[in-house]
This record gives sequence, structure tokens and C-alpha cells, in this order.
Amino acid sequence: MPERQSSRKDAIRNRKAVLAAADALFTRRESPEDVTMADVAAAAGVGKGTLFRAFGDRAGLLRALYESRLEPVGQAIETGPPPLGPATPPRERVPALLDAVLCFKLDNRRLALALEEDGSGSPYRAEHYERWHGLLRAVLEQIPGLTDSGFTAHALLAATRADLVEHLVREEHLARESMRQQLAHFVTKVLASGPPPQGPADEE
Amino acid sequence: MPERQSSRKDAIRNRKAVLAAADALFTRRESPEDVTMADVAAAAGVGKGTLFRAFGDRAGLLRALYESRLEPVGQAIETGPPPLGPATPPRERVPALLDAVLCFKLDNRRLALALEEDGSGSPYRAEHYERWHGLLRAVLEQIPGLTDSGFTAHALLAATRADLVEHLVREEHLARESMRQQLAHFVTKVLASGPPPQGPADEE
DNA sequence: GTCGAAACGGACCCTGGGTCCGGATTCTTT
DNA sequence: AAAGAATCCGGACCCAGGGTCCGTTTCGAC
Repeated sequence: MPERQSSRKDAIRNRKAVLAAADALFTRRESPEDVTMADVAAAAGVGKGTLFRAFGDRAGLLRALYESRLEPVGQAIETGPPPLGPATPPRERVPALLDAVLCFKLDNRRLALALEEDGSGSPYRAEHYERWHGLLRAVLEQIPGLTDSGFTAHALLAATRADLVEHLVREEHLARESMRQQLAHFVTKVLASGPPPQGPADEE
Repeated sequence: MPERQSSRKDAIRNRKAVLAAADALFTRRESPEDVTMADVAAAAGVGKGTLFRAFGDRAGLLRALYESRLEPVGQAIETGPPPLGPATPPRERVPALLDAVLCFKLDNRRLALALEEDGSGSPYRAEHYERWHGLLRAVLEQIPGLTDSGFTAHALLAATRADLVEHLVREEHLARESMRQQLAHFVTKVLASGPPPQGPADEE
């Protein structure tokens, strides 16, 4: 709620400084949890009070950073060309979307990690997650014969969770392209068996 | 590492008391992060020192609790009858395993949540996760035509993450049986398109 | 230039995980 | 059974880090 932006130039300058400093720190430091709010303030040449007034709390800062990084991707999805843009047929767009999410998480590992694991509320209540999920579900719903769009969207997104990605990169040394391919393959499988009206469906 | 158990009866008694108290607190309290170590100690009628000596740290306590709850399931899987036991054919066993995981998380929401979100290391380094993943991958590998067993195992398990389950229960009011069915359906889809030798496979 | 409003910043508070050590218990030995 | 050694108990204590407070400074409007 302390998000309304002031018009005073010092406020604006400081906000930018903090954002930049935080960005730098999060990409530099190994683990997101050893970049402290005091660190950010110091790196930005600003007092803690300023930092908290501008962003409310730690989560607020993380969100602001995340949103700013996310913007280009958002653009590409809302008004961009295929395979991400809205003109793409659903069966192609779903893998493209998940690939975009995966790449985004790969490019912003530390940040995504910090955002998902700062305890304040599960990641599922974050508005950016709701956006991804809503969009994905909507696209899934356009695929004939596919049910449980809501759950499926959750399950697919779960495969791109930041800590999983981090684990695959750091512990299993999985290369970027391998990961993308395997995720694509996985998504394909999930979409494949949506039985066209009279296909050899499943049952239980 | 301070896990070796002593033979002194007061130590044993206290260990049990702590376990019981923690168990009670975690199922009682709404969110796992407002059950503090001091709370547990108090509820068990024990000093904090005792608690930390017995379990090392918060994660240790959580793990101990988790393992104890997990034991019966582990038994059912290692030496039980189908559909969970080792005699089950892979295509049936995989859904059964994931259903078991889901049910376990449903029955131990708070605890699983606490364990997954206590920042100390990603959930993927926990030995119990490694167990699930290793087993699942092994079973997946026995399914002919299915590739990427490692990744697939991760992706399937991701669909049962504690915070996702919690979200589905609390925010989306999804009933237990619905969730089980949807997960089963999802798993089926993933397994289905492992093309029997000459099926209409995918490519890239 | 003057004045009120808004922002600044760092000292301060508080929670909660984790440690320490003097005193109480328990096991062993004779 | 009694002494001695080893172990455990427990709560006072420490510390990091998120978040707040308020006297001081800066801004911009008049």
C-alpha cells in the first residue's frame, strides 16, 4: 500500500537507485537470502527508512524488481508475434508460453528464487503467478478435449518452479537447451492425449 | 550431526515429548511459521537447549517428524501389496505412487509446508525428496518408450508440492477426491503418449 | 525568500533461531 | 550404597535481520 509514487525528484532518483542496487546485488550474490535489506540500502547509498517507505517491505522490493524484468516478456505475450503472441493456435502457444517462463526463470534465477521462497504468503497468491496461471488456463481451455485446465495449468507451471530450475542447473548440471527440450517434450505429452472427440481416450 | 541417540531415559522421554508436542502444534496452528521453537519447547515442558541438542536445528526437528509420519507409507511402497508395492507393473505403479504422495501431503499439509519452505536449502536437497525422486525415476525407466525419466519424475512430483496442494485446498476449495482424480488424469496423460513402439510419436 | 509538506536516514526495537554453562540426573564401578 | 564421571537439563543470553520512529533536510509552490 505505500506504493503510490511521489513526484519529488529525490524520491524518484532514490527509487531508481534502490532498484538498480538491488538488481546488481541479487545477480551478484550466490544465494538470495544473504542479500539483506541493509545491504541494499547501503549499496544504493540510501537509508533503510527510504527503502522501506518506497517499497513497503522486502517482498515489495522483490516484486517491483520482478515486474520490471518481466515487462518485456509480458509485452511479447500480449501483443507480440507468434509463437508467443495471441494469434498463435493454442497447441503451439502453450509450449511457447512454458518455454518463455522457463527461460525467464533461467535468466533470473536468483530473483525468482528469492521471490518464491520469501515466506510471506505462498507464491500462489502473488499476482504475477495468477497472471501466468490465468493466461495458461485460458489457452488450455481452447484445446478441444482437454479437461481440468485449471489443475493442468498449475501442474505445468510447477515444472518451472524456481527452486527446481535452480536444482537442475546447480546439482544436476543440466544445460539450458536440454532443460528446454525436456520441458517441451513433457508439455507435448500432456497436450498430446487430449483425445480429439473420438480418439482412444483414457478412462478410470 | 547431533542425531546419535542417547540411552539415558530422560533424554529419550524428552525426545518423545518434543516430537509429540511439535506434532500437535503443527497440526493445530494455522500457519507453520508461527509455531516457533520456543513454543515447541514450552509445549513439551522442556528447555530450548534440550530441543536443539536433540534435533540440531529447526530443520532437523521437521525432518524427524516428517520421517516418522512417512514410515508407514515407506513400508507400503517397499514391501507392500499392489498397487503400491514393488510387484506392480510400472504403468500402474506410477499413478499409485503419486497418489500416495498427494494423499500424504494432504494429510500432513502443515508439516510438509513447513519442511518445504524453511529456507535452509531447497527442498530438492532433502533426502526424502531424493528417495521419492529416485524411486519414481526408476519406475519410470521401466516404461518402454518413455524418455527423460529424471526430468519427468521431477515434473510429476512438482505437481504435488505442498504449497500448491495447500493453495488448491484453501483458495480454490478443491476437494480431496477431485484433486486425486485430476492428478491421476494428469499422470495418465504423461504416461499415455509413451508411444508403443510404432505409435504416432512426436519429434523435434 | 519563506513556509508547509513530504522524504531522508540511521538509531532503535523486536522476534525468533541458535548457543552457553552452572546445576541436576543418570549410569558405572566397586 | 555411595561416589564419581559422563551426560543431560533449561533458561538466560547472543545475534542477525526485518521493520519502525522521529528529528532533520530537501523540495516545490507561492
